[in-house]
Amino acid sequence: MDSSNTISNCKTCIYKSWAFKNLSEEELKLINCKKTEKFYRKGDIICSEGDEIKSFMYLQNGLVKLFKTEISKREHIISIAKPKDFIGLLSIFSNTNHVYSISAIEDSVVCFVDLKIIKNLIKSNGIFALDFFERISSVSDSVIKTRIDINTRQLRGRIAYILLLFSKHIYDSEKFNLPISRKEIAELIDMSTENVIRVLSEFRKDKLIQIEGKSIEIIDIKRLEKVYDLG
Amino acid sequence: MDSSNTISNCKTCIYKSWAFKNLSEEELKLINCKKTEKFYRKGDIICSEGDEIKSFMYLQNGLVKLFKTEISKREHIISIAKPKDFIGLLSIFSNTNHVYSISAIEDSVVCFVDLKIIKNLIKSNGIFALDFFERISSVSDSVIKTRIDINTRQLRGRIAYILLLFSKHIYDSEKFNLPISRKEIAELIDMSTENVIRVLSEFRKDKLIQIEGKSIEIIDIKRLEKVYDLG
DNA sequence: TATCATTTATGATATATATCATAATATATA
DNA sequence: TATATATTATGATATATATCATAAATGATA
Repeated sequence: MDSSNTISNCKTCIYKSWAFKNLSEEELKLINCKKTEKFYRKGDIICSEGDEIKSFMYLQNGLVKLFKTEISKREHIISIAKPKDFIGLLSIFSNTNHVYSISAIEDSVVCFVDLKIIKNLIKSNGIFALDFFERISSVSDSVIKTRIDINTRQLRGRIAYILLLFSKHIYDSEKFNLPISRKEIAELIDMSTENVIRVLSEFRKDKLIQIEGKSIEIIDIKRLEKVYDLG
Repeated sequence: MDSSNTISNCKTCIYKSWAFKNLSEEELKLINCKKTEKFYRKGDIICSEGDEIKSFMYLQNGLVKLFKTEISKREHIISIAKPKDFIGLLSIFSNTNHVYSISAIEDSVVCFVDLKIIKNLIKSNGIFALDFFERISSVSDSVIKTRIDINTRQLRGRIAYILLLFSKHIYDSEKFNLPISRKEIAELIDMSTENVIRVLSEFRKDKLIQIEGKSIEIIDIKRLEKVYDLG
């Protein structure tokens, strides 16, 4: 946790979610006054299981993971949030404390808006309420969909899934640097670290991808998609 | 799909969710005019994947399952909804069509409220918007929590989980009739039907439960909870 | 730079789980 | 009621996956 200063203006913020599109200038000003932007270095903890929920958190830049620490000390990653995603699921409406922890997997900027203000806006601006829930619902639904996609597949299908996720939904490129370790991939898709490494090697030998450390290039996306489809 | 008639009044409805507590008499009347109650027999389909989303669905009575049919024709159960639950996840705010199918696993009464009315109420009544999202968020969060609970456990832990779920959260009794077949349990907790049967037999031999067809009695809940905890 | 810890890598083995086979019940249907 | 069909049940076997062992490569730290 490094700096902590208000650098941008909500009204003109280029990272602004379309969920805020129907807010008036005054309403945006209200958010702007009470928001905090924080920069986190890769690895920094943003919030921990059990912490009181005070803010609505919005990822401006970077990449963060939502995770839970099991009794066995093993971590389990629930989801990865990308820029413009709300982070922390819907718990903010049904819980007083965080159920999961959040940390940065890349240098990130998180925007914290006092939860009371968001709740007041929901009360006073019905159009915003709908826009906001449309957006937050789709994030939550996609977490559920992802969990099912992963559980109903076996190892090769899961690795294909995660590679396609990074390529299509996060980096929008067939060449990218894996932001997480093989161990974290394992924690995200419920398999052992060794098998993550093994399957990645298989994909390399099968000429589906090229690997060099964290650098991945998908060289046969059609076949990789087939691996994903077949499970 | 059998009868379809308006039998109760929202204002006095004993099945009313507390999410509706802050609605005025007029608002409840509005819902009452536009709602439909439908009775479904065990096994009946309530809605199918791909159907247009027109209503907000609320389970008055009975038990329903939310499921997806895989390409392999195998079904995968996402969640089971109990009375007073909203059914259909949050998709209603972020999708135009149902992503999953819903069917009755016990004789059920579902209350359909025109989605436009709910959306209008969210726009016009901020207190309702918050109550409503608080409730719907907790349903959605618990689906995510359940999926994680299941995936991070192995077979015995999963069966323990499902038995405790029925006992504690659905029937509130240590003796109950399983509303679903062993095959459906398998589809709910991602394991093979044979192994569901096998583990249930093991639990019987280990004197954790008594089984007679669909009738289950938990006779050593402490040890069953331990099996769940150990995964 | 040297030392230590972590990550990546691969093979061998153990374990968990699915699949196949078969049979007894139970349930639905003509 | 008789017949077909689905469900429950168990054992044997195959398969997927985790675990263990070891080593090289990489990164962190004193």
